[in-house]
Amino acid sequence: MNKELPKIYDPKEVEGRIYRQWEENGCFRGVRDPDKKPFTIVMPPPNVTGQLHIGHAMDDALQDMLIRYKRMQGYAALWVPGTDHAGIATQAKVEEELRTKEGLSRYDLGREKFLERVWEWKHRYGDCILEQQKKLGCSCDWERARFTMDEGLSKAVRHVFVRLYEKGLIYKGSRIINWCPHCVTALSDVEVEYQDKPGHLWHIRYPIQGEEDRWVIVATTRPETMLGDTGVAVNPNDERYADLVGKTCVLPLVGREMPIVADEYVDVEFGTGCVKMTPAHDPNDFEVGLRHDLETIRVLDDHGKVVEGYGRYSGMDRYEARRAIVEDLEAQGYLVKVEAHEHNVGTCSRCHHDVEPLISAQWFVKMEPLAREAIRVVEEGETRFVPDRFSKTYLNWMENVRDWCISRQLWWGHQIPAWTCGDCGHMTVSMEDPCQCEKCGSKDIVRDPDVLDTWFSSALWPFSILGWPEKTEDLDFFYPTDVLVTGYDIIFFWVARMIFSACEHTGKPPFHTVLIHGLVRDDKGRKMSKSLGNGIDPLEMADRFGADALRFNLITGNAPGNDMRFYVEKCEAMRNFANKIWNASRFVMMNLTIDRCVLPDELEQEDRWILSKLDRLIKEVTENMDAYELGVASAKVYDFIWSDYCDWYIELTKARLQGDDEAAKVQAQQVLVYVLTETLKLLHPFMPFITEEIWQALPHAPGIDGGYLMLQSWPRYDEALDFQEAESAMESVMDVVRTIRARRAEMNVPPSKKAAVIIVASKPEAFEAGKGFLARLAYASSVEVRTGEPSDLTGLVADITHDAKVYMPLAELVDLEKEKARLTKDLGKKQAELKGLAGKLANPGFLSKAPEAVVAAEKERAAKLEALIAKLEERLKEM
RNA sequence: GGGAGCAUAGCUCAGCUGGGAGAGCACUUGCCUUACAAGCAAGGGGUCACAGGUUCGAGCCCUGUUGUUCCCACCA
Repeated sequence: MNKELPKIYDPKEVEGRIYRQWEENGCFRGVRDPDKKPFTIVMPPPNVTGQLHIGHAMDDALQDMLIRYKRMQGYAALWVPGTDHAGIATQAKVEEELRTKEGLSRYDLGREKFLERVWEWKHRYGDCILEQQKKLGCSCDWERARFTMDEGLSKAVRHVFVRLYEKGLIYKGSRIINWCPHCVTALSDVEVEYQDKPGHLWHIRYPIQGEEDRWVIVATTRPETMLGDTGVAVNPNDERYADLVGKTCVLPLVGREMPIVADEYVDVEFGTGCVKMTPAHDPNDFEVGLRHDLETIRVLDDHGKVVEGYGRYSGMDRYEARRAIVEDLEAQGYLVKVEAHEHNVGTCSRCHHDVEPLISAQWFVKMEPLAREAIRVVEEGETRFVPDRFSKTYLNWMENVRDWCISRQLWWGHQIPAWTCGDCGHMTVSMEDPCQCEKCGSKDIVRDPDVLDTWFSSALWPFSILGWPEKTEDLDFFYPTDVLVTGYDIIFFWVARMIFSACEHTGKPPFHTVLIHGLVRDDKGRKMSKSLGNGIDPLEMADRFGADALRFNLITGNAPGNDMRFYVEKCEAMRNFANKIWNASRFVMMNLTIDRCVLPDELEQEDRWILSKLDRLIKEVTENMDAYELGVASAKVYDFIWSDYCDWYIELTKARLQGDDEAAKVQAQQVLVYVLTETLKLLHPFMPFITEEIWQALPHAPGIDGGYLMLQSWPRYDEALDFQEAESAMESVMDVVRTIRARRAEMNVPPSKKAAVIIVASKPEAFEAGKGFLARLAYASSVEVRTGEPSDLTGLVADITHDAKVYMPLAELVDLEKEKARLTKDLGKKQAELKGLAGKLANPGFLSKAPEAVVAAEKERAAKLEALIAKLEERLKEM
């Protein structure tokens, strides 16, 4: 039975092999087992063309930990993976490749050919990220993997579109939208990132029609938009301009006559109090324009260039036009002054070029009716954010949500199922591709070329991947899902939209919990980005330190929802932890003669101690896992393994294992294996590979032959293994051991120099029980436990613990002065501590109001301190 | 302008419902003690940002201040 394992754990050798075992044996499969409760997670679908980055790795690690935990707890666990077609991102990548390799644009190929290229790309790279996730140990049901443009999901998208259109919740209209001239498409509000940028405020003179030497001065940050000005607005209460309202001014350079209107929108304090109105290129101006019936004149085309009809400006891009217009204004005396002015500029979240607000015919989802239910389910706790503060973020957004612009002028994506009739102009929207206008029957119908926002399909993800709108068994069993794990950066993009979509289409919120995590940053706290080149490749980390170490690193030691910094050194530390477990297991196996994992009938004090510790660990870790405190849970398992099990318990068993008593050997082995086995289960969700590898090599409980750790039952708290008395007894003994070690270290006594130890204690039982291992742990040549002081103290040095006094014959090594100083310092500390405590215990308020258990504990502490102080004083006096 | 987070050991961060300040890394000292030097043992290091308040008791709850980060918002 003895097995020899290599001294150093080699994750590379283990991980691939273990993963294959799991996969080949169907361990990941989500099975609709009617005897089990379902537990479902849907994976946030990464971009098909994407590479797994460290943020994904954290997201995936969290999900895998939850799903593994629930699977072990006996749930019918299902984790559905998949990928997102990521409209703009993917299209841009393929266009880029086309341009650099063949010098072609998508227009050169045409829509159909271009889409073929994108599909080719998808097939080439689409599974890459899934393979990378496997390297991390993700226990997804790969057979259920979906893609947002799969047939079934496309059907769901179309179904939703048609349904919302029929309910009047999707409409097409001309509105001011955010337009990216670089991507040449409309964007939704959330795809615009605002940045403060230094700019200028140009003050421009607009002459008043029919009055010599009279003008208004408007201030603008974007002079090029003046070409589209159709009015000037002032505040109705602004006396400076009261007489101008209703008059007309003339637009310089263009000569357009425009009304001067009064509108509350204008801030009297800002600038000159006069605002030029460009309804076609500014959302506020658009609103004002609607109120005063101003013309909307678009002056920038889809590429951000000035349209025809504006002389030398036509064809210039917006920045060029700005320069030219400012030049001309100045030359013609219209420019009054220029001030430096920092302002907030919207940029495209994809390409970071400045977004151009412009009026355009687009498709929108009417949000207000949908938001109502989405607000209710969160307010009433049907869907809960963890940490809770994110529900505020969500609600705040949802309560102020504006209609969602869903059309994109791209080719890659779900094309909008709307056909316009060339004869009667009617719009036909339907599930099946129509061959004629549903109103007039004309065959002259043209499909809307636009596609839907990528997030339109991701919004349906939790139910579309389970087969919706078909009534599938999966949907029936696994939906609604349970937990959604994602970063706070896509609460608006995705989480919010999933919630209202699910409420609307399935009548239920898509999940009861949203577990939000933060961003992984670099070691200087910066966001990782391609341009900075500070990205950490999770696969390289997994390769160097093992996937287990990487996973552990990503979730330990940071609070939910907080950003974390990634330190390679921490990965190393976690790798060391894996190695520690490996070696502890190696030790256990080297000493193994048993072939079953069962607890012995008789337990020693140290056995009861470790079992009791384990018992509490099980209880606490389970509670932490249920509260989604994975970082706390993992840290507790780490501490238990390293400190309790390795540093103490293994050392404690050596006396038995290396002694001559066969029964004692077996007894120690049994407890070692039992505790290790249970601990491996607790650790498994965090470090699946190494725990599986070790577990398979260990003897198992009766009735378990073969199988996989990942399918074993999660440990349960067992009252029968809760040994409080053993814990405090061992604490006394450990206290003595620590004291002896400290004393020896201080006097530079090498471990090879053993000393006869005498322990004086009023309650000697714990020490008697520990005699077997005390010698080894405290470098003692012999251990004598007694209740009274030894008669001859010559040559002995004494040390004091709470429950004992320890003598060792090392007096010749003692520096009496140093010793006195140390004891005095120690005494001072203890006295101060006792003083504080005594004050507390003398406080009637404390005694009457604090819980009994707390008072009792404090009293006991005080008693112990008193005893310790007495012993210290006595010892000082002796010297 | 609104909202949120953070401020704890040299560094990075934990600290669950208020009850004796923790981890990792770094540092000092001694150990190759037959599981592990990717290790063991011992040790140094903190007025828990500041000021009030609630409480028998505050790192934790409340108010304010300072610093810092982020999100949202149509001031030209």
